[in-house]
Amino acid sequence: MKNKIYVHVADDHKIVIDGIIAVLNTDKDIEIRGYSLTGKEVTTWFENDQNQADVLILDITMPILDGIGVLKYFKKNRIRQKVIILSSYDDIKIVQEMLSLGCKGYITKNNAGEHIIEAIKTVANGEQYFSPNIQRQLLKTLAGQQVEEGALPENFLIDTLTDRELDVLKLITKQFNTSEIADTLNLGISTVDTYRKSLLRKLKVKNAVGLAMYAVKNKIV
Amino acid sequence: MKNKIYVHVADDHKIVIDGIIAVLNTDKDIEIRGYSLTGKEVTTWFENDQNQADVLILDITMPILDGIGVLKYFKKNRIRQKVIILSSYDDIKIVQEMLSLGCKGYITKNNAGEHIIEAIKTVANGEQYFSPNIQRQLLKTLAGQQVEEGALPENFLIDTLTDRELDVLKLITKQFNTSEIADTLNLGISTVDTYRKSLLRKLKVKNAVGLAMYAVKNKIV
DNA sequence: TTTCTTCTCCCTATAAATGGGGAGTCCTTT
DNA sequence: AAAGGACTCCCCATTTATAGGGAGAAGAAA
Repeated sequence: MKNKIYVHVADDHKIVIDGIIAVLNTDKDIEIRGYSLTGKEVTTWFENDQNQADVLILDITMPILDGIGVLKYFKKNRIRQKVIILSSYDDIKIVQEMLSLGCKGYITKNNAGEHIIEAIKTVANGEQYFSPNIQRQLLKTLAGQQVEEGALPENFLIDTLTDRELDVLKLITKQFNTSEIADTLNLGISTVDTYRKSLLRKLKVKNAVGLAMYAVKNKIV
Repeated sequence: MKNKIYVHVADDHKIVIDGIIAVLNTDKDIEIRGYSLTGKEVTTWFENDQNQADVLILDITMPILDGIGVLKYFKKNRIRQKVIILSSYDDIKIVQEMLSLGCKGYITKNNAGEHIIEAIKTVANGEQYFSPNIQRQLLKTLAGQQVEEGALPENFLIDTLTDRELDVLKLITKQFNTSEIADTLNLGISTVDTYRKSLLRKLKVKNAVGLAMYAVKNKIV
């Protein structure tokens, strides 16, 4: 029999945390060591109380510092604790983004109740875990590559947006036009145009509306 | 001492329901009589088991039939049970839309834990209840009208979109351009242009991106 | 009946976005 | 040293969206 698994939960909705804690309390191998309502709280917690948690359950959408920011922080500071993303979104692009940032598991809120305990035990054991529906999508995306279920590679990055492209994308969602964006970012209009074009190409959308919808779906705004 | 308040909870995320139930179980005056994961389940439940619940806690975002659909169903079938919207969104337009559809309370998921019991008791008592942050926004919007806190009027509708405008808006979010929309709806290009213009005017946005963002925020798509 | 809204279409005109290229600098990685 | 990525800007041209106005037909509401 192994030791208890210590867990930290982060979600901006306290009610969700309450739910998760209620579920996790039903398992004697798991112990909740704290929770956070913002990404900033998470990083602070892990700075001050290192090694008090083995697994972090992390929501993507949080104020101040979001899940992506937390993952980046973990990666940068080489924090070894396992992270499981708990998300409302089952967009494959998000999942891949999170994977590339080093998360070890990804479960959707739809079926968190059923799978969260299994997910925690799996990643605590050094393996990766994904909700069945996520797994299905990942496998579909990877069709052609030889991978077995449950052991997905981390080394497939999505066509990541550069910093500048992200800057432009964010301003587009604010209804800025090209010249306003150029002014705001102190760039030439041609430059902003270039970024618009590369955004359209990378995200495979038709127009600015497509960019905005992508940004919303992927919680960039 | 009054009787127990019977409550039904609807949210597409089971984990949220678990959280709400956990919170509500701490109050002896409240009893949960069931829950639903889709809007369709809600209407079915209220068809088969009338009067088994006094208050319905309703999430806006649900598959099959969303919260708006449920409210419309309630209104149409003159179902008298009180509805409290539990939402992630604090957009004032959504709140007003919900109010016009007859909901009696509106709380955000951010502070549901603190206010949900108070909200249930308030609406069960025949009054309206809003999260403090929502109340603040409503009052700001109503600035100029004479209303006291906690007793807000139901009779202020937003500048409603017509059916055709909604048709066009939905297609815009799908990245259709004007001529594609015209083809799809069997309209002339000029006509679609007219709707685009009125959408921009009514929703007070600058461009198609603004329309798309509005549609997303207000769960039109 | 008159008024109002909605739906439909038109005109003119400008502003903005999209599509296809090229190209130089800087910096990091190989 | 070479290669690649990111950042910056430019040319060309076409398509699309936005802005302002007008107007008739049908139906509902006052």
